[in-house]
Amino acid sequence: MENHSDILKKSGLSVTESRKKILELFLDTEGALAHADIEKNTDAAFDRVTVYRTLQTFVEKGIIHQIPTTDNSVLYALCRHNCEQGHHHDNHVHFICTNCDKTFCLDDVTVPDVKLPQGFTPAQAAMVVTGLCMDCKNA
Amino acid sequence: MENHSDILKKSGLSVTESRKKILELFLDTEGALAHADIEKNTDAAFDRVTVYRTLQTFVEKGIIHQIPTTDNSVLYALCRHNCEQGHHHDNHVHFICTNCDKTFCLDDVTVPDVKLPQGFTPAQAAMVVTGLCMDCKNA
DNA sequence: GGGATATTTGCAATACTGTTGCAATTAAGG
DNA sequence: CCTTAATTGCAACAGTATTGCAAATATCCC
Repeated sequence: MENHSDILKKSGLSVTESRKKILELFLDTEGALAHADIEKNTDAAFDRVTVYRTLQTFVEKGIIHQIPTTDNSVLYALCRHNCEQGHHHDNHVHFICTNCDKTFCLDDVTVPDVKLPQGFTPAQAAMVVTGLCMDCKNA
Repeated sequence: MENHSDILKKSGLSVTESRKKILELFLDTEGALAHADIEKNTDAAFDRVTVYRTLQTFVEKGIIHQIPTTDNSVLYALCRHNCEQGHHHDNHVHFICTNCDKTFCLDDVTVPDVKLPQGFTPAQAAMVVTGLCMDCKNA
Protein backbone atom coordinates (compact mmCIF):
# COMPACT_ATOMS: atom_id res chain seq x y z
CA MET A 1 0.00 0.00 0.00
CA GLU A 2 1.49 3.25 -1.12
CA ASN A 3 0.88 6.69 0.19
CA HIS A 4 1.53 10.07 -1.38
CA SER A 5 5.05 10.40 -0.09
CA ASP A 6 6.10 7.04 -1.44
CA ILE A 7 4.87 7.87 -4.90
CA LEU A 8 6.70 11.17 -4.83
CA LYS A 9 9.92 9.65 -3.56
CA LYS A 10 9.81 6.88 -6.11
CA SER A 11 9.70 9.55 -8.79
CA GLY A 12 12.68 11.29 -7.29
CA LEU A 13 10.73 14.31 -6.14
CA SER A 14 11.03 16.24 -2.92
CA VAL A 15 8.05 15.69 -0.67
CA THR A 16 6.40 19.06 -0.21
CA GLU A 17 3.04 20.21 1.06
CA SER A 18 1.71 21.23 -2.31
CA ARG A 19 2.78 18.05 -4.01
CA LYS A 20 1.30 15.89 -1.29
CA LYS A 21 -1.98 17.79 -1.33
CA ILE A 22 -2.36 17.82 -5.09
CA LEU A 23 -1.44 14.18 -5.41
CA GLU A 24 -3.91 13.34 -2.66
CA LEU A 25 -6.57 15.15 -4.59
CA PHE A 26 -5.88 13.03 -7.63
CA LEU A 27 -5.98 9.87 -5.56
CA ASP A 28 -9.35 10.87 -4.13
CA THR A 29 -10.91 11.89 -7.42
CA GLU A 30 -12.56 9.45 -9.72
CA GLY A 31 -12.49 11.49 -12.90
CA ALA A 32 -9.98 13.87 -14.37
CA LEU A 33 -9.11 17.29 -13.05
CA ALA A 34 -8.45 20.58 -14.77
CA HIS A 35 -6.15 23.19 -13.36
CA ALA A 36 -9.11 25.21 -12.17
CA ASP A 37 -10.56 22.22 -10.30
CA ILE A 38 -7.35 21.80 -8.41
CA GLU A 39 -7.26 25.41 -7.33
CA LYS A 40 -10.82 25.15 -6.11
CA ASN A 41 -10.34 21.89 -4.27
CA THR A 42 -7.24 23.04 -2.47
CA ASP A 43 -8.98 26.20 -1.32
CA ALA A 44 -6.39 28.17 -3.19
CA ALA A 45 -3.92 27.24 -0.50
CA PHE A 46 -1.19 27.25 -3.11
CA ASP A 47 -0.20 29.83 -5.61
CA ARG A 48 -1.47 29.36 -9.13
CA VAL A 49 2.07 29.15 -10.33
CA THR A 50 2.83 26.34 -7.93
CA VAL A 51 -0.11 24.36 -9.22
CA TYR A 52 1.03 24.84 -12.79
CA ARG A 53 4.52 23.77 -11.95
CA THR A 54 3.39 20.82 -9.90
CA LEU A 55 1.19 19.54 -12.70
CA GLN A 56 4.01 19.94 -15.16
CA THR A 57 6.37 18.04 -12.89
CA PHE A 58 3.88 15.25 -12.34
CA VAL A 59 3.39 14.87 -16.08
CA GLU A 60 7.13 14.74 -16.65
CA LYS A 61 7.55 12.11 -13.97
CA GLY A 62 4.71 10.04 -15.32
CA ILE A 63 2.53 10.38 -12.25
CA ILE A 64 -0.36 11.91 -14.13
CA HIS A 65 -1.16 12.19 -17.80
CA GLN A 66 -2.87 14.76 -19.94
CA ILE A 67 -6.13 14.28 -21.75
CA PRO A 68 -6.67 16.33 -24.90
CA THR A 69 -9.88 18.30 -25.25
CA THR A 70 -11.37 20.64 -27.79
CA ASP A 71 -12.28 23.39 -25.39
CA ASN A 72 -8.89 24.94 -24.76
CA SER A 73 -8.42 23.15 -21.53
CA VAL A 74 -6.24 20.28 -20.54
CA LEU A 75 -7.45 17.61 -18.19
CA TYR A 76 -5.10 15.68 -15.96
CA ALA A 77 -5.66 12.24 -14.60
CA LEU A 78 -3.82 9.68 -12.59
CA CYS A 79 -3.45 6.25 -14.06
CA ARG A 80 -4.82 4.12 -11.27
CA HIS A 81 -4.07 0.62 -12.43
CA ASN A 82 -0.60 1.18 -13.68
CA CYS A 83 1.01 3.83 -11.60
CA GLU A 84 1.45 1.46 -8.71
CA GLN A 85 3.92 -0.45 -10.73
CA GLY A 86 6.03 2.55 -11.48
CA HIS A 87 5.45 1.70 -15.05
CA HIS A 88 3.40 4.34 -16.72
CA HIS A 89 0.75 3.51 -19.28
CA ASP A 90 -1.78 6.03 -20.40
CA ASN A 91 -2.80 4.38 -23.60
CA HIS A 92 -6.35 3.93 -22.50
CA VAL A 93 -9.44 5.57 -23.90
CA HIS A 94 -10.96 8.60 -22.18
CA PHE A 95 -14.64 9.30 -22.01
CA ILE A 96 -16.07 12.75 -21.50
CA CYS A 97 -19.75 13.04 -20.67
CA THR A 98 -21.38 15.80 -22.65
CA ASN A 99 -24.01 16.25 -19.98
CA CYS A 100 -22.18 16.33 -16.64
CA ASP A 101 -18.74 17.07 -18.13
CA LYS A 102 -17.12 14.40 -16.02
CA THR A 103 -14.18 12.62 -17.52
CA PHE A 104 -13.57 8.92 -17.13
CA CYS A 105 -10.39 6.98 -17.66
CA LEU A 106 -11.46 3.73 -19.21
CA ASP A 107 -8.41 1.90 -17.95
CA ASP A 108 -9.53 -1.38 -19.45
CA VAL A 109 -10.13 -0.01 -22.92
CA THR A 110 -6.86 0.37 -24.77
CA VAL A 111 -6.44 2.65 -27.72
CA PRO A 112 -6.55 0.43 -30.81
CA ASP A 113 -3.66 0.51 -33.24
CA VAL A 114 -4.30 2.20 -36.53
CA LYS A 115 -2.46 1.78 -39.77
CA LEU A 116 -0.90 5.08 -40.73
CA PRO A 117 -0.06 6.20 -44.25
CA GLN A 118 3.49 5.67 -45.52
CA GLY A 119 6.04 7.85 -43.77
CA PHE A 120 4.35 8.53 -40.47
CA THR A 121 6.06 7.13 -37.39
CA PRO A 122 3.74 6.99 -34.41
CA ALA A 123 4.98 7.47 -30.86
CA GLN A 124 1.80 7.81 -28.89
CA ALA A 125 -1.93 7.73 -29.51
CA ALA A 126 -4.75 9.36 -27.60
CA MET A 127 -8.42 8.71 -27.94
CA VAL A 128 -11.30 10.64 -26.48
CA VAL A 129 -14.87 9.50 -26.78
CA THR A 130 -17.70 11.84 -25.93
CA GLY A 131 -21.26 10.88 -25.11
CA LEU A 132 -23.39 10.09 -22.10
CA CYS A 133 -22.12 8.38 -18.98
CA MET A 134 -24.22 5.86 -17.11
CA ASP A 135 -25.50 8.34 -14.55
CA CYS A 136 -26.64 10.87 -17.13
CA LYS A 137 -28.14 8.26 -19.38
CA ASN A 138 -30.43 7.03 -16.63
CA ALA A 139 -31.35 10.50 -15.43
CA MET B 1 -14.67 23.44 -58.88
CA GLU B 2 -15.67 25.42 -55.88
CA ASN B 3 -14.29 28.68 -54.63
CA HIS B 4 -14.57 30.35 -51.25
CA SER B 5 -17.78 32.16 -51.96
CA ASP B 6 -19.56 29.04 -53.12
CA ILE B 7 -18.64 27.18 -49.97
CA LEU B 8 -19.87 30.06 -47.84
CA LYS B 9 -23.10 30.43 -49.75
CA LYS B 10 -23.78 26.74 -49.61
CA SER B 11 -23.57 26.95 -45.85
CA GLY B 12 -26.00 29.83 -45.78
CA LEU B 13 -23.43 32.40 -44.74
CA SER B 14 -23.00 35.95 -45.92
CA VAL B 15 -19.90 36.35 -48.03
CA THR B 16 -17.65 38.81 -46.23
CA GLU B 17 -14.02 39.78 -46.50
CA SER B 18 -12.97 38.09 -43.30
CA ARG B 19 -14.75 34.85 -44.02
CA LYS B 20 -13.35 34.70 -47.54
CA LYS B 21 -9.83 35.39 -46.34
CA ILE B 22 -9.91 32.93 -43.47
CA LEU B 23 -11.47 30.21 -45.57
CA GLU B 24 -8.86 30.85 -48.26
CA LEU B 25 -6.18 30.38 -45.65
CA PHE B 26 -7.59 27.00 -44.71
CA LEU B 27 -7.79 25.97 -48.35
CA ASP B 28 -4.16 26.94 -48.87
CA THR B 29 -2.87 25.25 -45.74
CA GLU B 30 -1.99 21.61 -45.66
CA GLY B 31 -2.06 21.14 -41.90
CA ALA B 32 -4.26 22.48 -39.18
CA LEU B 33 -4.40 26.04 -37.91
CA ALA B 34 -4.66 27.49 -34.46
CA HIS B 35 -6.32 30.79 -33.76
CA ALA B 36 -2.93 32.43 -33.42
CA ASP B 37 -1.80 31.13 -36.81
CA ILE B 38 -4.78 32.70 -38.44
CA GLU B 39 -4.13 36.06 -36.90
CA LYS B 40 -0.54 35.92 -38.07
CA ASN B 41 -1.35 34.80 -41.57
CA THR B 42 -3.95 37.45 -42.14
CA ASP B 43 -1.55 40.19 -40.98
CA ALA B 44 -3.99 40.98 -38.20
CA ALA B 45 -6.23 42.55 -40.80
CA PHE B 46 -9.22 41.44 -38.78
CA ASP B 47 -10.09 41.93 -35.19
CA ARG B 48 -9.36 39.05 -32.86
CA VAL B 49 -13.00 38.84 -32.02
CA THR B 50 -13.91 38.48 -35.67
CA VAL B 51 -11.52 35.58 -36.03
CA TYR B 52 -12.99 33.86 -32.98
CA ARG B 53 -16.49 34.34 -34.24
CA THR B 54 -15.62 33.24 -37.74
CA LEU B 55 -14.04 30.04 -36.50
CA GLN B 56 -17.02 29.37 -34.31
CA THR B 57 -19.37 29.91 -37.22
CA PHE B 58 -17.33 27.67 -39.50
CA VAL B 59 -17.38 24.90 -36.93
CA GLU B 60 -21.13 25.21 -36.50
CA LYS B 61 -21.66 25.08 -40.25
CA GLY B 62 -19.38 22.09 -40.63
CA ILE B 63 -16.83 23.84 -42.78
CA ILE B 64 -13.98 23.16 -40.38
CA HIS B 65 -13.59 20.86 -37.40
CA GLN B 66 -11.70 21.04 -34.16
CA ILE B 67 -8.79 18.86 -33.19
CA PRO B 68 -8.19 18.25 -29.51
CA THR B 69 -4.69 18.86 -28.18
CA THR B 70 -2.98 18.62 -24.83
CA ASP B 71 -1.40 22.05 -24.93
CA ASN B 72 -4.30 24.31 -24.14
CA SER B 73 -4.93 25.13 -27.72
CA VAL B 74 -7.49 24.02 -30.21
CA LEU B 75 -6.53 23.31 -33.78
CA TYR B 76 -8.92 23.77 -36.65
CA ALA B 77 -8.81 22.00 -39.95
CA LEU B 78 -10.84 21.80 -43.08
CA CYS B 79 -12.09 18.41 -44.09
CA ARG B 80 -10.89 18.31 -47.66
CA HIS B 81 -12.54 15.15 -48.92
CA ASN B 82 -15.92 15.56 -47.40
CA CYS B 83 -16.72 19.22 -47.21
CA GLU B 84 -17.40 19.40 -50.91
CA GLN B 85 -20.43 17.25 -50.42
CA GLY B 86 -21.91 19.45 -47.75
CA HIS B 87 -21.87 16.38 -45.62
CA HIS B 88 -19.49 16.74 -42.76
CA HIS B 89 -17.30 13.89 -41.56
CA ASP B 90 -14.44 14.47 -39.23
CA ASN B 91 -14.08 11.00 -37.90
CA HIS B 92 -10.57 10.61 -39.21
CA VAL B 93 -7.37 10.31 -37.24
CA HIS B 94 -5.15 13.33 -36.70
CA PHE B 95 -1.40 13.21 -36.61
CA ILE B 96 0.72 15.82 -34.85
CA CYS B 97 4.45 15.82 -35.51
CA THR B 98 6.41 16.25 -32.31
CA ASN B 99 9.30 17.79 -34.21
CA CYS B 100 7.80 20.37 -36.58
CA ASP B 101 4.45 20.63 -34.78
CA LYS B 102 2.54 20.35 -38.00
CA THR B 103 -0.81 18.66 -37.84
CA PHE B 104 -2.07 16.30 -40.49
CA CYS B 105 -5.59 15.16 -41.18
CA LEU B 106 -5.33 11.53 -42.15
CA ASP B 107 -8.54 11.64 -44.11
CA ASP B 108 -8.26 8.03 -45.12
CA VAL B 109 -7.72 6.68 -41.63
CA THR B 110 -10.99 6.45 -39.78
CA VAL B 111 -11.21 6.32 -36.02
CA PRO B 112 -11.79 2.68 -35.09
CA ASP B 113 -14.75 1.71 -32.97
CA VAL B 114 -14.03 0.67 -29.43
CA LYS B 115 -16.12 -1.39 -27.07
CA LEU B 116 -17.01 0.73 -24.08
CA PRO B 117 -17.86 -0.56 -20.63
CA GLN B 118 -21.50 -1.10 -19.71
CA GLY B 119 -23.42 2.14 -19.40
CA PHE B 120 -21.45 4.45 -21.62
CA THR B 121 -23.20 5.72 -24.71
CA PRO B 122 -20.78 7.11 -27.26
CA ALA B 123 -21.64 10.01 -29.53
CA GLN B 124 -18.34 10.94 -31.07
CA ALA B 125 -14.75 9.75 -30.98
CA ALA B 126 -11.54 11.63 -31.63
CA MET B 127 -8.09 10.20 -32.05
CA VAL B 128 -4.79 12.01 -32.12
CA VAL B 129 -1.54 10.26 -32.87
CA THR B 130 1.77 11.96 -32.18
CA GLY B 131 5.13 11.06 -33.62
CA LEU B 132 7.32 11.99 -36.56
CA CYS B 133 6.01 12.99 -39.96
CA MET B 134 7.76 11.92 -43.14
CA ASP B 135 9.73 15.12 -43.55
CA CYS B 136 11.08 15.10 -40.01
CA LYS B 137 11.86 11.41 -40.08
CA ASN B 138 14.10 11.86 -43.08
CA ALA B 139 15.78 14.99 -41.79
C1' DG C 1 19.94 17.04 15.27
C1' DG C 2 22.29 20.91 12.77
C1' DG C 3 23.90 23.24 8.92
C1' DA C 4 25.12 23.72 3.88
C1' DT C 5 23.17 23.11 -0.56
C1' DA C 6 19.93 22.52 -3.94
C1' DT C 7 15.18 22.59 -4.81
C1' DT C 8 10.77 24.56 -4.45
C1' DT C 9 7.55 28.17 -3.52
C1' DG C 10 5.22 32.72 -3.67
C1' DC C 11 5.02 37.16 -5.43
C1' DA C 12 5.00 40.55 -8.98
C1' DA C 13 4.80 41.60 -13.45
C1' DT C 14 3.55 40.40 -17.99
C1' DA C 15 1.56 38.16 -21.98
C1' DC C 16 -1.75 35.42 -24.11
C1' DT C 17 -6.48 33.71 -24.74
C1' DG C 18 -11.30 34.10 -24.92
C1' DT C 19 -15.97 36.59 -24.12
C1' DT C 20 -19.66 40.19 -24.11
C1' DG C 21 -22.27 44.54 -25.25
C1' DC C 22 -22.91 48.00 -28.28
C1' DA C 23 -22.47 51.15 -32.09
C1' DA C 24 -20.93 51.40 -36.82
C1' DT C 25 -20.47 49.05 -40.99
C1' DT C 26 -21.55 45.98 -44.61
C1' DA C 27 -24.10 42.26 -47.22
C1' DA C 28 -28.53 40.48 -48.96
C1' DG C 29 -32.79 40.79 -51.17
C1' DG C 30 -36.42 43.06 -53.20
C1' DC D 1 -31.01 51.84 -54.76
C1' DC D 2 -32.83 51.33 -50.43
C1' DT D 3 -34.31 48.74 -46.37
C1' DT D 4 -33.34 45.16 -43.24
C1' DA D 5 -30.68 41.90 -41.11
C1' DA D 6 -26.27 40.22 -40.34
C1' DT D 7 -21.51 41.10 -39.39
C1' DT D 8 -17.64 43.66 -37.76
C1' DG D 9 -14.63 46.41 -34.69
C1' DC D 10 -13.94 48.57 -30.46
C1' DA D 11 -13.65 48.67 -25.59
C1' DA D 12 -13.71 46.52 -21.52
C1' DC D 13 -13.20 42.57 -19.00
C1' DA D 14 -12.16 37.80 -17.25
C1' DG D 15 -9.63 33.85 -17.29
C1' DT D 16 -5.29 31.34 -18.36
C1' DA D 17 -0.37 30.70 -18.56
C1' DT D 18 4.73 32.09 -18.14
C1' DT D 19 9.06 34.16 -16.27
C1' DG D 20 12.54 36.11 -12.97
C1' DC D 21 13.82 36.58 -8.55
C1' DA D 22 14.00 36.52 -3.58
C1' DA D 23 12.38 33.93 0.38
C1' DA D 24 11.32 29.58 2.23
C1' DT D 25 11.90 24.72 2.72
C1' DA D 26 13.41 19.87 1.80
C1' DT D 27 17.36 16.86 1.39
C1' DC D 28 21.69 15.16 2.42
C1' DC D 29 25.69 14.49 4.89
C1' DC D 30 28.20 14.94 8.91
